Amino acid sequence: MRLAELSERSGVPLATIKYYLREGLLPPGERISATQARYGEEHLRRLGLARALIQVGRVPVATAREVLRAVDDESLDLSRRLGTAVSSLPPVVREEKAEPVSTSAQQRARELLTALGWEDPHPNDPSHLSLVSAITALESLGYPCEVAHLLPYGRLASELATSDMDLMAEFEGTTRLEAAVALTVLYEPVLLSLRRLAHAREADSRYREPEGG
Amino acid sequence: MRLAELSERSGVPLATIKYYLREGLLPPGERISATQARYGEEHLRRLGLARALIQVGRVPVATAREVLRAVDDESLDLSRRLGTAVSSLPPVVREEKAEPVSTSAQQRARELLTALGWEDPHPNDPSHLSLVSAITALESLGYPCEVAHLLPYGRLASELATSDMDLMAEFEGTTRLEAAVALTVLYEPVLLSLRRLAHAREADSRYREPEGG
DNA sequence: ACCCATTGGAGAGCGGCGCTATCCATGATT
DNA sequence: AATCATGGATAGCGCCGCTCTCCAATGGGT
Repeated sequence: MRLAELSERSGVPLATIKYYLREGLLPPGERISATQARYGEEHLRRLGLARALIQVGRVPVATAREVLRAVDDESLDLSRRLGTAVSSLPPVVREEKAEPVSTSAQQRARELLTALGWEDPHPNDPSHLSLVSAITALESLGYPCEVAHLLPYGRLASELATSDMDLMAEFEGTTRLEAAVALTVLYEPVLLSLRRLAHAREADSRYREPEGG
Repeated sequence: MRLAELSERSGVPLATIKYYLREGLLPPGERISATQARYGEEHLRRLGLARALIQVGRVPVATAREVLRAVDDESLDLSRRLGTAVSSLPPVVREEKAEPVSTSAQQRARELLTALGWEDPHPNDPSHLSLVSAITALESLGYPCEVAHLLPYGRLASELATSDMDLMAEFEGTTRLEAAVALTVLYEPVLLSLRRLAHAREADSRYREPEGG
């Protein structure tokens, strides 16, 4: 299929697809002649994934390129590509924007991971740093973030990870990598939305005023 | 305290504080003379909260204004202010950027909420719409999002909400509203970071290569 | 074979956002 | 009185995600 058809079938504006091609989010089409190129079904799949990462997952375009590049990196075995791809995802909290982390937050994070039985924390893992940054922010505002309150979050995260990995295991080869990226990123809004809905429910049941609400 | 001191104690650049004042994120200082104003401790608290929302929680400045305005809205009782404040938070998925929601995703979301026992879903609730948008994206990519897999997410969200509300209940008056906003927003990165760490752990234990890793 | 609309490609431009730098009149400080 | 900092307003910057414009090559209809 040609660019115009790829655009129609995906719903992504043609100029945007050109931009994604330029940025390396999509592999170039198969050159048919000096001025034409053909695109296949897997371009369509890739485009959908890229679009979802960017628009739903809020992944920056440059980051999406790195993630997708890792998925395709034939020089690595599957498990390494998986690690590279997900660690290329943008950090939950961008380091350069948050305040420098506090040592007490670092220690608290370490205690939490220990209590969860998650030994061997890589202290430079972007997710670990994001965790510490978030705890730093909570502490600096004077809000509680004792290990006791964080523990449920960790245990639940652990359950979800197991469930997610079971889901991923149903895919094979490169599609498993794509699934890992997609499920990691796209279940985040699911989780946050559900948490907010649950908050609203809980607040409503606790503090609802008697008058018609 | 004057602007310069507020800047020093908060670590926020002076020009940025001016900008926040202009945008209405902070109430104006108490005017001492035609060219001077004083700021109190609660300005410092507010500034910290605003900064954390913006930098850690990625809340847009204009949205943070609405949220903080709701916290201060003396014309409403506390429970109403709470509802207004959290519903002013930016949606997890921005409507205008994602594809229009699919009806099957809508139905799936409804089934999920029913299965969770969360009756009376407000179908125009921003969090509900975000949930449906995320499910739409997963479906359109061909990834599974059966109620069976979503259910654990919902149940865990419910547990977290209870735990969060217990924490909030320790605060009184306006500080409870601030706590609600702060805990809603700032525990999101905590949760996402822990999930990603758990993913990495789980993937590692399942797919680790024997050679030194 | 001829002609013209279409294609893929490249660069510049745009609009939104979160600041940041500049300027200015006033009044505090010494 | 002289100087300098302050608060306030305006304009500009840098990044990002597109979007617009242009262009040579070409394939398709006749």
